[in-house]
Amino acid sequence: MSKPNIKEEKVEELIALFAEHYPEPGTSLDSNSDFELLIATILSAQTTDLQVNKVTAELFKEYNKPEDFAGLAQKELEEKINSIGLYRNKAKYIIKTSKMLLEDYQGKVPQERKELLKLAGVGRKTANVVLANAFNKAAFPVDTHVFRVSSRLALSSAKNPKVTEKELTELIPKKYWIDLHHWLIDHGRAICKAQNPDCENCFCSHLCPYYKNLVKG
DNA sequence: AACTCGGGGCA
DNA sequence: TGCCCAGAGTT
Repeated sequence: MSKPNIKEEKVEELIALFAEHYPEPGTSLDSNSDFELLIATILSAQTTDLQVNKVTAELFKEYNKPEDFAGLAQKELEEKINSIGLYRNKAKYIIKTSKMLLEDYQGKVPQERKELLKLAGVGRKTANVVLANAFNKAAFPVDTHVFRVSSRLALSSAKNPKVTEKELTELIPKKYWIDLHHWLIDHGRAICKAQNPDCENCFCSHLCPYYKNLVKG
């Protein structure tokens, strides 16, 4: 098992820097129930939370329980969510997951990772968003941005996102999970980009092993 | 491991 | 106007 190679006292320093540089909380998924959060998170794949919030809010004016979605024709649901990407797949996932909830989980969202992962359209990231945000469980959501940025900052030295997930869950104080998740995403898009990262304008480059290595050449 | 879905963001 | 993607399923 690989261990994070940042000292724990450095974590607080790093988080303080993020909090200072991103005074507004990161864009986050809105929801009024664990079921709504599950649906919003399924919708959020490869899509910004801002777009998803708009569609989800509109959707849940009309429907709000698994029963409401399980009976929908796929085409009908597609028309309501077609302003976001991958909407045909997502409509299919939402209807299937709603049916599964009714048939196998008494209409409730399961609180175990193993069960969540059985649902249609629910992978590692989506399961962790629901576990952490709706059920207060130990699960740090790791998407591509979180994985890249936390790797560069040496919050995790793992080569596999599954391991990064475990390491961040242990390393990051829980009260920062939600904010840090979105800070890392925002940072990954604006500054710490996959290609041509803008290290010159990065507020935490002085703490960044990736940058140090870059300067050394 | 590579491919597919897709509208929006951004150069 | 073209390139890339705030994932997950399928082959």
